[in-house]
Amino acid sequence: EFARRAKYIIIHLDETESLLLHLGMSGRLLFDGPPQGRHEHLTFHCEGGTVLRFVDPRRFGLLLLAERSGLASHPRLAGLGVEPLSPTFDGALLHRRFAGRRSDVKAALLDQRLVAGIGNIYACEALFRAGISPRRRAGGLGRRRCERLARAIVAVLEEAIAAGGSSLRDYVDADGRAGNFQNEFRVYGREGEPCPGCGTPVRRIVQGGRSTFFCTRCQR
DNA sequence: AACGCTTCCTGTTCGC
DNA sequence: TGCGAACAGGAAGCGT
Repeated sequence: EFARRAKYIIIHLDETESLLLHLGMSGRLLFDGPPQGRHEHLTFHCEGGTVLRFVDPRRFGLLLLAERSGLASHPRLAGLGVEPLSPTFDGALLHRRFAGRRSDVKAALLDQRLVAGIGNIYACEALFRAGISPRRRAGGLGRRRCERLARAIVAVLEEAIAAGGSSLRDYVDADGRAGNFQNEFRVYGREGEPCPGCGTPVRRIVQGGRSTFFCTRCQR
């Protein structure tokens, strides 16, 4: 029995215990298939013969055994922000969560305590679609911009999920299949290429140690 | 509080 | 070809 919160995969083992799993940057969870070599850190042999392999070359991932009853208050899960695909997420909520934040809106989108589950790719893509500069202060965004951003976040996530996710290198689903959304990136990873909106070369900057890709003309 | 920088680790790509 | 540098889907932990 599987669940998810933010970027954590939750596997309910029985009535009392659950696994908390995070793939980090390079993690994979693979059902069956051949052994994966030295980066296969944990292998589950399930009832019925199914094998589940946790593979993570960079070891930024996480796998914890947790009490099911205490999951909501687990240190890793408590404090996570709203799920962007939940019905309660909208521009007004984003506006409230951003209020008073002095950091760049790009950094705020990556802050899992504000909105949960947005990573570097989808932060860049959502800001592009919303026409908002990643360098804008989060707390300075007005309601209208927050509404546009909220809609862009939902659209990007839904499209990415429908496309099976984004595979830069490592990511594959549990059946070993790569995603396709990387073919739909409008700015991420496209430094120097023409913006799909206006042709201006896409710029890359670094914010909080992470690459940000954006169009200086379309995103204000 | 909230912020920004550093760190964890391995693999791949890029420029000389 | 070899070799170091830069870079990569994340987020905790640390100072300030």
